[in-house]
Amino acid sequence: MQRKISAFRELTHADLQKINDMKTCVAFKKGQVVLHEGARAQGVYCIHKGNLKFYKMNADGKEQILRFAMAGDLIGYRSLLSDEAIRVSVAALEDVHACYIPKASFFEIIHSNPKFSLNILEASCKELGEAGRVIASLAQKSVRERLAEVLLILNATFQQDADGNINLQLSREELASMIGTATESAIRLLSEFKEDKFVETSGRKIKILNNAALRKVANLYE
Amino acid sequence: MQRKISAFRELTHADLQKINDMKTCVAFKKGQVVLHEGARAQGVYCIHKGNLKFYKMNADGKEQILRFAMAGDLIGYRSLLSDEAIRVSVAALEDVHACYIPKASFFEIIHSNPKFSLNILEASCKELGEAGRVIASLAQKSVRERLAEVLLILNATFQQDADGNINLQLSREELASMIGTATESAIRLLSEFKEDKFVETSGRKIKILNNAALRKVANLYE
DNA sequence: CGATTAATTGATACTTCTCAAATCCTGTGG
DNA sequence: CCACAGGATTTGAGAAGTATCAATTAATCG
Repeated sequence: MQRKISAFRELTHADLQKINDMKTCVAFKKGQVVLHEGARAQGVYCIHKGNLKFYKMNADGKEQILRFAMAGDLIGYRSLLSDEAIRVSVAALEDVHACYIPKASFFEIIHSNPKFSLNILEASCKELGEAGRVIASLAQKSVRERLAEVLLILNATFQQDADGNINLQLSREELASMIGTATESAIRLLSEFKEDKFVETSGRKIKILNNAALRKVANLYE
Repeated sequence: MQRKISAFRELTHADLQKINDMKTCVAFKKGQVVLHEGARAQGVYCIHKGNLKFYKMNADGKEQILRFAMAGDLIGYRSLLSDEAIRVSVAALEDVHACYIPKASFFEIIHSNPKFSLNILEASCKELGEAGRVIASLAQKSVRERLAEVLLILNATFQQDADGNINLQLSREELASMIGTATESAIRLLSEFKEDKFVETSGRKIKILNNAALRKVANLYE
């Protein structure tokens, strides 16, 4: 589940050098919005350090988290390549280091380097597969099942810190938003999981204690 | 909303000829499954005629429709390009004519023809954007809002027949599955829309009578 | 340390699901 | 062509799952 693919892998040294010349280093503070829904992407960011969230805002100002980006991921390419406005905002969950490649340079690389576009194609196909899972989960599973599933996925995606906690800290509100439920409901179910000794929490740190039990709750047998 | 992009557009005559030599014509009967979740794709299908549904089956055998494919669409490429098993089954909603391009030939085209892979990349980015909309809708909207939204989207995507009905006929169960609700709930809400004169139905034919009202119900102001 | 925000718990209301029953529709065989 | 079986659709009633609102407690930040 951990992402290890960079769109830049397997490129020649010369190509990498060319890309290097086009890019600019940028940093984002925790909470800063990198891409705004509705705007036009002007380029892409390649993440070096720090996690980000993709989210949509609904009419009531409620946020819906769709997925995350982490080191090695490329963001903003969807809007450029589909030639549509940005449909999903992206914000830094922690301080982020990234490099910026402007639109023109990005298309130059894309056109001159088939391998690069194939790498992006592969990444977007994986994201598409993952989106399918999320859709089926939201449509068919109960909030309880979804919470268990999301905890397992976060645990697998972001790995664990030294103490075994999921290596990504979200507010209860953000956690609820991933699952598509009210904050209070997410909290209540998380409390149940704690009572059942499936998980353990300390502030925003969450530690999975019983993976198998959660898989069962989530109806995941893959 | 109507799809007009073929992955094969803008290819040279020579390229098209080459692809032509690699492909085989195939037909699927209504209801036939074209791609099976869990299997490995052996090639891609380019749809000439007929609509298909992408769906997932949950543990209880309940089907979740994710999206549709229609004439001009390419299916099966996600599994090949991400090198993963098929994650979403595809079945014909009506008799389908398609051409089949085996895996090896597909990769040959992809590698020798950057334009082709860019076209696919563009298509997959659009699908990804659409998947985001579906996720936010399922997570944040009520069943009533989702039904209105789905009716509008089907109407825009599949256009109307001579009588103004949505040019795609689904069972109530399939409609409910798109929305992620129980069949009875979908029927009840559809009946409400009929009472309110927002829609009119005749068997599986559905006709939108008041687009604006449905947009309002769906909270769509884009 | 206050002040503000986040997290938690309780009570209640609302939405949606499930089960049951009735009606409608469709294709098939007589 | 008609009757009929089996499935799809529709409606009702009650149960279950979630959301909302309110009140407390905990955590965080200047």
